[in-house]
Amino acid sequence: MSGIRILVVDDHAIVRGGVRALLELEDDVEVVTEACSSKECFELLTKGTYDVVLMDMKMPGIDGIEATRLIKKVYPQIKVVVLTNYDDAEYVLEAIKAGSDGYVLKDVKKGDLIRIVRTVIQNQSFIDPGVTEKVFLGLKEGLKTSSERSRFRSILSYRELEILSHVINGMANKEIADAVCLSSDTVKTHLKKIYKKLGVDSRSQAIKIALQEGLVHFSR
Amino acid sequence: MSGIRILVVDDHAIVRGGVRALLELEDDVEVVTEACSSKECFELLTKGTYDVVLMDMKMPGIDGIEATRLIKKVYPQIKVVVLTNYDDAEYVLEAIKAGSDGYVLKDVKKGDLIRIVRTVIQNQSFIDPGVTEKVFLGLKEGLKTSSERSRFRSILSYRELEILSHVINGMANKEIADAVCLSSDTVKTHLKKIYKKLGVDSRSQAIKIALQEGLVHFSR
DNA sequence: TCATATCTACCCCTTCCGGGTGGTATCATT
DNA sequence: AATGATACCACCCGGAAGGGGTAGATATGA
Repeated sequence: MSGIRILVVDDHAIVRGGVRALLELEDDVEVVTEACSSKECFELLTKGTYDVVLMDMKMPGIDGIEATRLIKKVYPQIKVVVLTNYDDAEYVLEAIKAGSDGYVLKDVKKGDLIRIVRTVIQNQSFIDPGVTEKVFLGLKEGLKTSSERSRFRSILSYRELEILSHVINGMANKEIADAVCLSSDTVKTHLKKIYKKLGVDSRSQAIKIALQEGLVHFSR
Repeated sequence: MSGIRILVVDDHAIVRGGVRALLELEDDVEVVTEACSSKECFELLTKGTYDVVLMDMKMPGIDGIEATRLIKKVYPQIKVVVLTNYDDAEYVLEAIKAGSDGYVLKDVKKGDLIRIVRTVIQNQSFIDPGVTEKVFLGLKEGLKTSSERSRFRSILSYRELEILSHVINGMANKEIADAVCLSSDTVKTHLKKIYKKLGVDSRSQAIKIALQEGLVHFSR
């Protein structure tokens, strides 16, 4: 049987390098590939096959939650482990609802990460012990708020999120068209769909919703 | 000699009520007026005279920092005490740079608040002991970041900030015009000036800068 | 007093945006 | 075979947005 194929998605090269270093030494790991954005992550997923995706949560453009949801939708067999700095219960809940198979803090101890990877491959889910209690607290109190807040999660397609992320960064339709290699008419078509889904009728209103709901984030 | 005239600015009625309750009992306090926004604060300042403004920091629309700056510009004699939940050093520094005369946490003990008010009236500044050490830490490390971040603070006028705050909330020029009782031509004139000052050439880019720099905030 | 800043309002003109409609292609599911 | 979702492209049209300039009113400070 072949080894584990892992894709590491994080906008910080240092993190990617650290994860790679931790994992590549293991005998049962066949390959560790790096992606610096959700966009690159999807490009790589279409090209190769992977068993596990280690996904950063906070990223410019399309964040890890939305990316996780899209991965589990398109490739349900791929295990997604969310990797984050924040032990905030609300994010854990979001990650779980997005379909992630694991959730670990970035200060994970050397050696633990590969064990977690092996765990999720066995179709078991894993949540970092450091955050489990917060999860239960959150489940008790905050489920309402978190389901209200994520009103608009999971309804935009990848293309739509991609375009929306350019919109919030101040790009005009023509610029977006060039950036994603489309005609500006197509960008407009996508935007109309986005506005409908978000229940707005202007760019600035869409920006407000997108940022408030955390659908996309500023690139620096 | 007449008593101290105080204006409390906070978007939460509970906070305003609490502050009022703390202060109105004092013999040397003549009047405590409440404002629920920076806008209302300025309206009241043009109508009456006040000695001290207790200013919340985090408010929708124009926040306490920008409001403080404008108050000290227009009415330098008025003492401004920034009232906040956050003991974050960067905010303290921003508040000081904006010209505030005091900075206290909202969990201020009963009786301390009036003492602080009396202190700043004596032309002495006051920073909450609970945050002073963070201030010094911040002064050592973070001065660069805070001066970089506030690149755009202090260059927009009150009217411009007011219009910008409507823009980020998704309003069209005509809607803004109606909201602030101007012609939409005048709104456009202000917007041109805003774009120039922020170094952008579109609404969405202005929104990005405004939010990243914290010039204005979403109203819920 | 002169300069500066702000606020207001209008002009012209061009581009961009958003709504509507309609079309093709792919893919997975039914 | 058919349906629905997604992605893509193109056209029209009207209105919004943005750039340029001008200009009067006020207030403030050098």
